[in-house]
Parts: sequence; structure tokens; C-alpha cells
Amino acid sequence: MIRRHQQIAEELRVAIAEGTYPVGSELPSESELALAHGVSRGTLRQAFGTLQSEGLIGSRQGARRTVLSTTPSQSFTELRSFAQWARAGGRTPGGLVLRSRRAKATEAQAAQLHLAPGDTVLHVLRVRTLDGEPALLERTVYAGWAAAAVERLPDDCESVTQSLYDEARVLMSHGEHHLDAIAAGTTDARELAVRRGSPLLRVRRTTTTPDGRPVETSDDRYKPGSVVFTVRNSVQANPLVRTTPD
Amino acid sequence: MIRRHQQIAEELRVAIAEGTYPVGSELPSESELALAHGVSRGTLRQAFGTLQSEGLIGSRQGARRTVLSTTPSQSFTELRSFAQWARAGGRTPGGLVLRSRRAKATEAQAAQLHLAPGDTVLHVLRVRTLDGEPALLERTVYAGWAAAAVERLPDDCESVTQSLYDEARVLMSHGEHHLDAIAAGTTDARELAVRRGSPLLRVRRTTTTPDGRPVETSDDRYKPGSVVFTVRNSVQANPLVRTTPD
DNA sequence: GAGTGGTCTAGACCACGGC
DNA sequence: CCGTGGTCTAGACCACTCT
Repeated sequence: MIRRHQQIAEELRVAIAEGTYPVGSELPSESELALAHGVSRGTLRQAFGTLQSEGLIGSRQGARRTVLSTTPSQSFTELRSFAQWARAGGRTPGGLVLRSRRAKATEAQAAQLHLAPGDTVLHVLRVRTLDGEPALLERTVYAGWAAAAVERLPDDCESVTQSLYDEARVLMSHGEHHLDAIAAGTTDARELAVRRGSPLLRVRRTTTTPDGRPVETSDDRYKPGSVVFTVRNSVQANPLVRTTPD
Repeated sequence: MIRRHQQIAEELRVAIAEGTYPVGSELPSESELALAHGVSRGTLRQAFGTLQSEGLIGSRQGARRTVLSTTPSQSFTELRSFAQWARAGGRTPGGLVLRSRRAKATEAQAAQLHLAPGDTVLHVLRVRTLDGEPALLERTVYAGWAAAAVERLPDDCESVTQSLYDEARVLMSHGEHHLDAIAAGTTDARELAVRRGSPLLRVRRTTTTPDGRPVETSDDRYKPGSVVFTVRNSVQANPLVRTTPD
């Protein structure tokens, strides 16, 4: 199905990227563009809303919208899995499971995954690579109901998110991420080829299905220089993307 | 002016926080709520859109919306300054300028701030505190046109963002943040009271006015344990908030 | 098949910016 | 003051979920 507002958003995205509307310049008014595209003002506002949430444009009541950034953007609003994100940036994602075992959920884990204490969970230690270089180490805990599907995946599975959807129709659509810095432990140092005690970016995240059921909770440690997290925010909206360093 | 959709969003936020709609439960349909609040479906969808961008609820075509989180949320979509954010969390923000000097912009700085190479910029080294404890060290470069206003601020100015607006009508409304981890240097270690080489969360950011003019670019280094960055994201939208550690 | 959210229309009025 | 974006309405059709 054709979504007019997505189509228009993409056209504007391209125009901004190509320099038709440079940073700081004003965009045509809603009415002008609505007329030009043969749609109602509502549909056009939907397209503008997308670009706004992507941080490409800003708006103030009474004045025309202005261009804030021309970054090519790809698919901003998407929650990208590591593999999807890597490929979008032209890099080759890889992964390898180092350890995988079932255990009983601790009280904290049960609370985070909405399980009963003592329920089964699956611990997975996985290293992720970019173009063959180790980039991050994941310590993931999957809820028991998803464990079987995860265990069926090959050890070098490239995209867990994708595979879990393809194989078991488990869609991970929402996430909460906590970012801070931490010193590399012994395991971190060995698997990421850094010195013990060197700085790592830690992301603790919980991912849920569209109806809010937690699938996994994870402690991911990123090697500096391999990945940079980028956040664009404004008074109106705040998307997050992962990027490679400049 | 009364914004119906904001009012309704707030009512729903409260209902979710109070447990009327627990995590994982379904919300009433758009038509039901529109009727109940005496508004059109469009207005109601606007309210739902706000909650969605706050990560509180999720939606799938064909099924009712579900509650993803009950976190009280405060003002998610706002881009909060350090001081505003700290106060919202019930903590006392502080700040102290350690060094301030004018210089000529390097080529990189000129590009980032949209200045001509050789234009004047203002370098400021500032330590920020939470409840009196050093939490981060800021190395900020202000564009020349904003320098005079910044220099007029007291050394212990609590909120630079607020003061710049009050004093010079400079509104910092958009920002781009790059997050990674870095080892503490000599200055970092001294001012943040950590060991040299210990991990810090680095945020490199550029802030602009609503029309896209860059005001400042900064290298901020956060002491671990003082601040955690939290990102909620979904297929639909991605807000960012800073939080204190759990 | 009934109900739901996603899209779209063609109007209207208001608050704000800038001339 | 006019043009702009922000809000709101009352309809309509479609894609999808669930039973």
C-alpha cells in the first residue's frame, strides 16, 4: 500500500540531503506543499512530523519550518537491531555465542522480565563484530518462553532480532536503554582485545514486544571507537541512532 | 489557552501511573475515549501520539493500544538543561567556571558552529555538581556572537540555558549528542576526583537555536554513578532523558 | 465479520511571528 | 496586518487483529 505521507517525507528528506534546502533555510509552507503534492494539509503535516521526529527540521508557531540538519538519515525512527544498523552503514555485522546456559531467574531478573521468581531464563554471552573486529560484548538474559527459539539459532547468527521474528514471530519493538561508562573486566578485556580497566560504554537494555511483554534484558559493553551513540533531541522529539565514529 | 489533547494526555498519564491501566493491559479504543472526553478522534489520537513518543504505550494496527511502562515520566519530550533536569529529579544543581578565554576558531570548530575560520569563539571549562558533588566536566566552545552574553553570567551560574534565554533571548532548542566512553585525563581526574584512566561517559554535543544556528559545541565528561542516560525507543519514536542511577 | 488503529480529506478557528 | 503553524472537527475508507 502506498502511504502518501511517507512518500512525501522521503521526497523532502532527499531534497534536504541534496541541498535544495540547506541548513538554516526555510521550507515552503504547509499549504504550498499540500497544494503541490495534491494532498490535504493534514497529510502534509504528518510528513513534516516524521522529519521533525528525525531531527531534520524544526518548527515555531507563526514562522516557517527551518532545516536543522542535512544528514542523510536512513531510517531514523526505526529501532534497529545491531545487524540492521551495521548493514545500513555499509559494514558487515557478525556475532558469535561464547556461552549459553539455562538458569533460574533471580528476583531482579524476574521483576525485569515480568516472570515469577524461579522461572527459567536463558543466559547468553555473545560477542558482536563489525567487519570482523570485536565491537561489543553482550550479556543477555532471555525470558524462558523465548529461550527455545533462541537456542535453535546458529551460534554465528547474524541478526537475532530478525531471526526471532522469522522463526518464532517474536517482534522486539520497544526498548529501554540505560547508558553509562564502566571499566573493562577480565572477560570484557579478553573478548574485546582491550586492557583490563579500560573504559567501555555500557548499555543496559530491556526489549519488549509491541504489547509490552519483556523478551530480554541485556548488559552490552561497547569498545570505544567502534560505535558511537547519537541522539538528536529537541523541544519536540528525540530520536536515537547508533553511528560509527566520524 | 487550553489544549484539549494535552489535557487528555495528562489524564491518561495519571491513570497509567495510578495503575488503572497496568503494564501489559489494553487501553480503551480511540472511539470510546473520544466519546468519553467529548472530542473528535483526531484530537484523541494526538493525545495518544504524545504518550507513544514518551514510550508509555504502544500500538499495532487492528489491536487496542497496550501499556508499556508506568513510569511517572515528568516532561519527556523536553530537552532539559542540566539544571532543569537536576531540579526535576529533586537534586540541587551547581556549577563553577574554572577557566574562560576567547580564541580564534579552528577550522573544525568553525565548521561545527557555522562560523568563518578565524572568527572569535569562547572556551569555557566548567564543572557541574549534583548536591555539591562533582558530576561532570564541560569543555564548551561558544560561537562568538554568544560570547558576550556568556561572559556576563556569574561564575557559579546555575543554569546557563535559562540565563542565556533570560538575558539575551538565545533559545537553545535542538541538540545533537554523541555518546561514548573515554579514559579520564589529568584534568578530568583532578576536577572529578577520580583516578586518571578511569572510565568516563563522554557526550559531545552541539546545541542550536530553533532556526538551526549553532550556539555551542561541548565535550562533557560524566563521572560514572552520578548520571545515567536513559533512552526509550520504539518502532515509532525515541525520547531521551537523563536519570540518576537506580 | 466486527472492531480497531492507520490514513486521508476539507473544512474551521486560534496563537504567534514578522513586516 | 497577513501568513504561518497549532489545534480541532466530522466525516470516510482501508489494513489489520481477533474470534
